[in-house]
Amino acid sequence: MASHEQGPERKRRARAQEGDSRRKHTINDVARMAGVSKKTVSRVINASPFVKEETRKAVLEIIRETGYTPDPQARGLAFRRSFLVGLIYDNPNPQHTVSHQLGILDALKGTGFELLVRPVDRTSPKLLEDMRGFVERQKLYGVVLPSPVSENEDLVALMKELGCRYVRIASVPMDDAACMVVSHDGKGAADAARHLADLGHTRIALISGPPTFRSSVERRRGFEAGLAERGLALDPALVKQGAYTYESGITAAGELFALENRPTAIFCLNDEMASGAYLAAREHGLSIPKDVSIVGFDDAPIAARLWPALTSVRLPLRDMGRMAGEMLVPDPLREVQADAHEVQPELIVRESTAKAG
Amino acid sequence: MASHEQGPERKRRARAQEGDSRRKHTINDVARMAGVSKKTVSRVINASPFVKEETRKAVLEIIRETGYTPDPQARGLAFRRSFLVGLIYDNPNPQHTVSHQLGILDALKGTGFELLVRPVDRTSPKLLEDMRGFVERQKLYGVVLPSPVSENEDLVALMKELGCRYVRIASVPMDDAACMVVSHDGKGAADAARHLADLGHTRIALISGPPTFRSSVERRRGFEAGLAERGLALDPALVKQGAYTYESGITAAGELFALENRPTAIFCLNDEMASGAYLAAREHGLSIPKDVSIVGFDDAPIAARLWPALTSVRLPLRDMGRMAGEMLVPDPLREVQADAHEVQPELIVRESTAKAG
DNA sequence: GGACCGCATGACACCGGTATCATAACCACG
DNA sequence: CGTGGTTATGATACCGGTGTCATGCGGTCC
Repeated sequence: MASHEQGPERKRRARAQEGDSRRKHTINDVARMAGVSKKTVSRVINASPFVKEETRKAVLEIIRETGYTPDPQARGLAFRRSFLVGLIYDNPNPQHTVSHQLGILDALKGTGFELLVRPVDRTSPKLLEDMRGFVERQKLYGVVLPSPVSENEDLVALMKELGCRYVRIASVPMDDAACMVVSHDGKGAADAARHLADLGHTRIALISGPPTFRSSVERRRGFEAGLAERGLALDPALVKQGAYTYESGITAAGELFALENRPTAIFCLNDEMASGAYLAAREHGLSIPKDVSIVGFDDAPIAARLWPALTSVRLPLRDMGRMAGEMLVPDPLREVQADAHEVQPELIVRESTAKAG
Repeated sequence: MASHEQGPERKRRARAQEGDSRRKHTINDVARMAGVSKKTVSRVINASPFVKEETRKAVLEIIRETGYTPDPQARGLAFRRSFLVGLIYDNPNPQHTVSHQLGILDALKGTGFELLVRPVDRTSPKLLEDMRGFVERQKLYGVVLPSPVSENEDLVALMKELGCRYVRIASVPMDDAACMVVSHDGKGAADAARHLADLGHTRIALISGPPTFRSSVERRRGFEAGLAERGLALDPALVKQGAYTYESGITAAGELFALENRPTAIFCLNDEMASGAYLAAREHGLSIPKDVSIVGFDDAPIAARLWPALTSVRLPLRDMGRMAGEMLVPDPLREVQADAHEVQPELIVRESTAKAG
C-alpha cells in the first residue's frame, strides 16, 4: 500500500491572479484562443483526419504560439494507458544497461514517451507478481526486455496477457519474431572461430557461459559452426563451462593450461572470463599472444584496457536499444518499418591473438 | 509537438459484461464496498488524521481484500504532480549510472514512486530548455543530479524556480547542504596519499582530471592534504593534467616516466587514467609495483581485472543513490531523517602499490 | 436548553485530457 | 427545393483521483 504522507488537506495557493501569464497553458486555453472546442484541439493533437485543414492550421498556430504541450497524465488517464516505456533488466554488465538506455532514448526522443527503469532479480519468486503490478499500475505503453530477462517465457506470456507491448532483445530469434531485436551472437562467434583458425590454430579451447543463458548456447553454436567451416571440430576436452564471471574464467583457463597438451587459443564467451584467462595465463607463465591467443565477447570497456589489448566481439548495444525503442513506439514520420530487426556483431581484432607458434 | 498517431477515435471495447471481476478496482468500488464516500477512501489512502479509527480499519480491510492500488496518473492529475523521480545524468562511467539507479530504486521500493532516466549532454546549449520541458511536462516529484550534472548551478537554479525537489550527489558540500549526498572524495584521496607515504614514497606524482570537474579539484586537494600530514608536498613538476580518459592517462604517465628523476608512485584521479598509466609503464619498461606504484580512484570493475590488480579508492555508489532517493521521497516510516547525508570513500589496497624501492 | 466547538463525513466541482453522440454545414442528386 | 449522405464540430459525460465547503453529530460551556 503506497501511503505517501501528504500532510493535511492543503489549501490551494491563490493563483487566480490576473498576472500569471506564466501558468502553463491547457487544452482549454488553446481552444478558447483558437475559437474552437477542446475536442477539436484534441483531434488536432491526435492527428485525427476529421479536421478541416484550415482549422487544423489555426489550432497548430495557437499551439506553437503558446508552447502548449498536452499533459501526459491527463491524456494517459483518458486513454487508460500511459506514455511510459519500461526497461526491465537484470544484466550484471552495466555497459549493456547504459547503452541500451541510451539507444532506447534515442528512439523515444521527440515522441513524448519517457523511459522507466526497473532492475529486477530474475530468480526472485515474486518477479511475475511484481511485474504485473508494475505494468498495471503504470499502465505501461510497452516494455523492453534485454537478455537474459528476454528469455523468461513466463514474463513474455504475462506481457501478452496484460496487453502490454514488448520488444525482446536477444541473441537468437524466438517465437515472436516481430517483437525482437536479434543480435546474432552466433555470427560473431563464428567470426572469432575463423579468425583463430586462419591464424593457424587447431587446438582451440572454449570457455562457455552458463547453459541457462541463450547467449551462451548461441555463441557456442556459432563458434562450432565457424570452426567447421575451416574443417575443425571442437575437442570436448578443450571445453570448460564458466559462469560469465571473472573468477570462473580464472578457474576454467587454469584447468586448460594444466592440460598436458594445452590449447594454443581460447575463445571466452565473454570479456569477464577472458580477463580471468589473462590472469591464469600469467600464473602459468604463459605469454599472450605468443603462447596462447585469447578472444573475448562483448567488447566491454575493459577489453581495450587489458594488456595486451583483448580481441573481442562487439555488439552494437546502443543500436539495439534504439531499434527496440523504434519498434515499440511507432513514429508516423518513419518511412520504412524495417522488418529486419537484427544487427551484426563485429570482431574487433586487437593484440591478444597471433599466429599459432 | 508530440503527435502520437492514435488512429481514428476508437470504439471502447465492451467491458460492461457482468463477469469481468478481473477489471481493476477503482476508488469508487472500494468506497461502495466499504459503505463510505470516495473522499473518505481518499483520506485513508493519504493517511489523513481526520478519519475515525474504526472507519479506517474497515476501508483498509476492503483495500486489502480487493488488492486496490490508486492510479498514479489520476492521483497525479489531481495533485498537479506526478509520482515520478528523474535521474539526470551525464557520466561516461556506466558503473556510476547503474549503481546510482540501483540505489535510488532501493529507496523508492514500496513507495509507489518510479524512476525516469534522462541521459543528457551537459554541454548542450539546449540543456536548460530541455530540462524545463522535462520537469514541467512530467510534473516530476523530484530529480537526482549526480556529478558532474550536479555542478551545473544554472540547472539547480532551474529546479528551484520550477519548485522541483532535487538532490545533488557530489564530492564536496555545496550551497544547499540539505539537498546533497556528499562523497568526500578528498578523504579518499588523502587515504591514498598516506598509503603511498607510509610505503616510503616521497617522489609521488599526480595525474589530475579536468579542472572543470569539482571531483578533480577535490581529489587533488585531499591528496595534497594527505601528503602534508606526512610532511610531504606535491612537486609541481610531478603534476600532470589529464582528462579522465584512458588516452590522457597514457600521455600524462608517459611524460612522468620520461623525466630524469621519475616518480616512484603515481596517484591517478580515476581508474581510466590509471589504466593508461599501466600501458605507459609497460612502454617504458617499468614494472608495477616494483618500479612504480599506482593508485586509482573509483574502483571501477576494471581495477580488479588489471594486472597487477589496481589499488583504488572506492565510493559506495549504490548507497549514495539510496540516500538520494530517501532524501527525495520522505518515508513516514523512516525514523531518523539522518541529517548527515554523507558517505566515506574506502581505499582498496591491491597489488599495484608496494614499498618504495 | 441553546450557543458553540471540534471531529468525521459526504456532495460536488475540478484536475486536463478523450469518447460518445447529436447536430450543423456542406454537397450531390432527383 | 427537399432528401440523404458525408464531413466537421461541439455538448456532455467520463477517466480516477483530490480540494472545498457544508453538514451532522456529540460534547462542553454558560
